[in-house]
Amino acid sequence: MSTKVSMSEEEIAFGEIIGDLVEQWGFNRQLGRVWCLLYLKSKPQSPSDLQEALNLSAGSVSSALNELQMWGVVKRLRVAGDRNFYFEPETRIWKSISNVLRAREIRILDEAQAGLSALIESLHQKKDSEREFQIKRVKQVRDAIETAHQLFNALISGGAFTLPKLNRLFDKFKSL
Amino acid sequence: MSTKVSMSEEEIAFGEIIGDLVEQWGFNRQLGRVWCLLYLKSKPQSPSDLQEALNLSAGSVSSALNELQMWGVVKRLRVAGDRNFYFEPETRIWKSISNVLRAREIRILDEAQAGLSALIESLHQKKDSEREFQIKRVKQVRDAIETAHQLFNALISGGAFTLPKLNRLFDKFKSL
DNA sequence: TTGAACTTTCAGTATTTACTGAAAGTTCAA
DNA sequence: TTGAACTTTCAGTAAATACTGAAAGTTCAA
Repeated sequence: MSTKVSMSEEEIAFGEIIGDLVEQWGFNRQLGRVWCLLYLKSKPQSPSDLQEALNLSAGSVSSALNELQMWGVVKRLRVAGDRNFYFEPETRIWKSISNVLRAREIRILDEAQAGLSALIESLHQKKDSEREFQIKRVKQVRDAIETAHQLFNALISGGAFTLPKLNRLFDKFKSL
Repeated sequence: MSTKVSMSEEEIAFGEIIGDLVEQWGFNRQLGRVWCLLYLKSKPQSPSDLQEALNLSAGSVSSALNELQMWGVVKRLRVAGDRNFYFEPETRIWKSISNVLRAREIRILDEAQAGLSALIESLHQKKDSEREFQIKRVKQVRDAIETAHQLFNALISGGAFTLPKLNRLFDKFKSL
């Protein structure tokens, strides 16, 4: 924590805007603020720099940095002959977003799909007229999730998919 | 609350799966469970039916139903000569999802975009070399959000967009 | 109108999530 | 190897969120 660091008006504003955004998406707000400051600085920052600038406890900074690393949106690096750790952002925005989609959305959708398939299986065992109806309904949901899954995959693989494929995907969406 | 209603194994499982899913997305878990039961029943259900089946308080059911109506994924209806209210789901899954995207994602992205544009404006006023750098970075984020915004709009409008448009969108994503 | 049967509201409580700061752990120069 | 300067961990606390249930509000048949 070298010297007194204070954030500019714009650095604060950026953190608030992105903090709001990520909070709505179910992430902790401080994750957004920490990422923002790293992203606006041309030099890597140490945890104590961040702690001071953002007015957070050491613990909060540490856990925010941990989680950001987990999502693959910041990297830790060392400078020879310097006791501190430093952090820098992944500056390719699309790379950052696809890292998060890959780590988070795909897992969420995978789990739901697996659960729904097992459920459909179970309904098939004990077929009666009410369950016949329920099978149709659950299948609709599974189809929607599968389609979303494919869209995410298309986004993530970023390029390795064709227009007809995409078109079919959107048609499917519309039909659900 | 007519008679004793209890949920089948599968009805419970469906609620848990979708409850998990929506929770990850920042919604209340009970929202998912309530929607699930409505969706699996061939007849509309009253709040007291739901309260009993899902083992929730009257208050929780009422507020879940309020929120589900707000997102446009369930509808309240009345039956002539019946004191109860009844709720039925929007069964077109894609309609439900696009309702939520429209109500939620678009608003979130709009707000962020407006904030970032104002911020860029403000950085332009006080141009110096550090701010020059920051303008570039903030613009990258604004572009990413704008692209996401267009993708959501394309999804929501469901059909009123062309392949070349989509293609450009994906190219943009990849370039960020 | 009235009252029985439901639904909604909301103040209080419980649960979950986020945050702090001191102690333990690292790291580098000397 | 030691100690100064940092980072991480984690137990305790604060804050936010979800839930309950009783009171107030609706609704319909009689």
